[in-house]
Amino acid sequence: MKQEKRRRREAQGWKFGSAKDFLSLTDEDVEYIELHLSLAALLRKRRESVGYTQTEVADLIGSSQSRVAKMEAGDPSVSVDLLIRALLALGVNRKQVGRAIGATAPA
Amino acid sequence: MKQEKRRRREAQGWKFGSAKDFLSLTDEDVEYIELHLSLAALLRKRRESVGYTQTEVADLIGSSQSRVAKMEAGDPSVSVDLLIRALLALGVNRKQVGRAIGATAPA
DNA sequence: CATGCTCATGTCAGATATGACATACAGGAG
DNA sequence: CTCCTGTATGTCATATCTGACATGAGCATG
Repeated sequence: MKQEKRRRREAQGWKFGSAKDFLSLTDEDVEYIELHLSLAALLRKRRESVGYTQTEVADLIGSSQSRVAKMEAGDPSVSVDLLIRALLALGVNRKQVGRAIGATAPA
Repeated sequence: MKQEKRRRREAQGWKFGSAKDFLSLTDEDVEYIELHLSLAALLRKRRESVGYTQTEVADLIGSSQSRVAKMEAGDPSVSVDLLIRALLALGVNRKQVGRAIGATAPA
């Protein structure tokens, strides 16, 4: 059962636009990536709609501007945990987060 | 801006039943914890509904029985990332995950 | 009772994510 | 062109998470 782990590690460097099946990604991997990207998109949208800068959001959640930039960029080094915490800090509630997760990833 | 960080660390050891406001938790913290617990509950429900043991689920996702137990217990040492990956591996789709997140945490 | 199976809990070395920092790029204003 | 503000990208030490392991509890079956 070490196969699974290896596969997961290989999927690490995702960085193609709309995250469709392209490489040897399983359906779950694709689902996860799209979910991640949905949250990233929501974060940017929310931040812009309330007129904050990345630096302000960073201060708000005790992080740094560079990490907020990575969050919004859908960088794989950012966890879903962090994305969710950031969204909650921006006043988005569970219900809205849930909706974003359920929705199809943006182009 | 170190305050935020400290507060987050202090909240680490959550372990009370329904995670209502009890300690000095901010609304976001509570939202996050309930979200976490919702996913944990869904995982157990799903696993049981398909008749798997924790060990089987562990093998399926390349983890260990003990970690699966912690996942289902809502242990704070488990990330939301891992919970979501486990759910996806059990065939739950984004939409269902989203619904669980949006729903109010179980008792 | 002993054996076996499932789940719970604690621990720890190693893997991964994080904040911080440096730096670069883009666009606007002067 | 030169500031200035906002965002992007890379790196790194350290904080946190993870799988693995040990062990115990509960509960059957023989």
